Amino acid sequence: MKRFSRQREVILEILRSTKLHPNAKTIYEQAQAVIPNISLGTVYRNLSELSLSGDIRAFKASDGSEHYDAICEPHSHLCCTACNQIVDLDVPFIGEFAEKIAFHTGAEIESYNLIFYGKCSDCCNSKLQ
Amino acid sequence: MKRFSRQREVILEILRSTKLHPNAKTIYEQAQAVIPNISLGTVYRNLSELSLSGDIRAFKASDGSEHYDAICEPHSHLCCTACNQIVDLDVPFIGEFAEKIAFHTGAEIESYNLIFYGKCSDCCNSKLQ
DNA sequence: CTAATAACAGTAATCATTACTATTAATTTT
DNA sequence: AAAATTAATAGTAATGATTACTGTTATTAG
Repeated sequence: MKRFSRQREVILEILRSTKLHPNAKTIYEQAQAVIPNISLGTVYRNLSELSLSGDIRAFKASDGSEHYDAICEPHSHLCCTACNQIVDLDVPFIGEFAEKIAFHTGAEIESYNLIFYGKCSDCCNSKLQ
Repeated sequence: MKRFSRQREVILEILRSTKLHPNAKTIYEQAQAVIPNISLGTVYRNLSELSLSGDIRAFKASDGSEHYDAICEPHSHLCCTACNQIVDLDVPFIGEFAEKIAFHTGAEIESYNLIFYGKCSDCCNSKLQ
C-alpha cells in the first residue's frame, strides 16, 4: 500500500508553490532547506511516482533535464532564449490542432510534447525600452 | 577554414540514406562498418556541426537521446508506441499554427519542438486485421 | 505494541554527451 | 611537389542526469 511520507509532501508542496518549472536538482536543493539530509534519489523516485499518478507533469527542456509542473491542465511551454526561464503558454487551440493532424496523417495520437523557443512576452516588452 | 573529411562524408551519407531517424550511437555503429576505427566523439562532433550548418536536423526523442534527420523541410515526428519507430508526419499547417500562437501569447517564437506519441498509420492498419 | 514492509539515505553504476590531448591528414604556401 | 599550417581525428577521461542497489528507518495494519 502507498504510504504518505514527509519527503513526498515537501516535494509536492515545492512544486505547487512555484511557476518556474524546476528540474530535479533544483527541487532537491529547495527540499534540503526543509529536510537537510533528504536524498537526491528520493527526489527522483517521488517525482516519477507523482508523474505516474498524474499529480504532476514532466517535460524535457532545452537544457536536457526533465522539468516538472504541478499544473496538469494541458498547456505548452516556452523556453525563453533571453531570460532562460520556462514560462507557460496558453494555447487554446492545441487540442483541435492535434485532431487535425491525426485526421490528416492517419495516425492515432495519444499525446504530444510541444516546446517553443523564443522570447517571452516580458523580454519582448523590455527590449523595446 | 572548414575541411572536408571522409568521416563527415560517411556520417552525412548514412543519414541521407535512411528514414529511421537514428541517434548518435546507431550512426556510430553504422559508420564503424565503413571506417572501423572511427571515434564516437567524431560522430558527435560532426553531428553537431552538421546541425549547426543546417545540413541535418536534430530532435530529442522519448528515449532521452538526440535523434537526427537529413530531411530539413519542416515536419513533425511521431514516436510510435507500438513499433517504437520514429516516423515522419506531414503537417502542412504547422507554420500557420506557430504564427497563431505567437500572436495569441505575445511571445516571439524562434523555433519549436513538437513530437507526437501514439500509433503510426501502419500499426493502426495492422491492428484492424 | 509489534510485525510487515513502503520509503528512505547514501552510494555505486549507467548512459548520453562533452572535454582534452597527442596525432593525423587536408589544404595552403613556398 | 615538399614543407608548413592547422582543422579534424582517435582514444580516453570527465561530466551531468538519472537509475539501481543495500542496509536502515518509519509508517501503517493488525
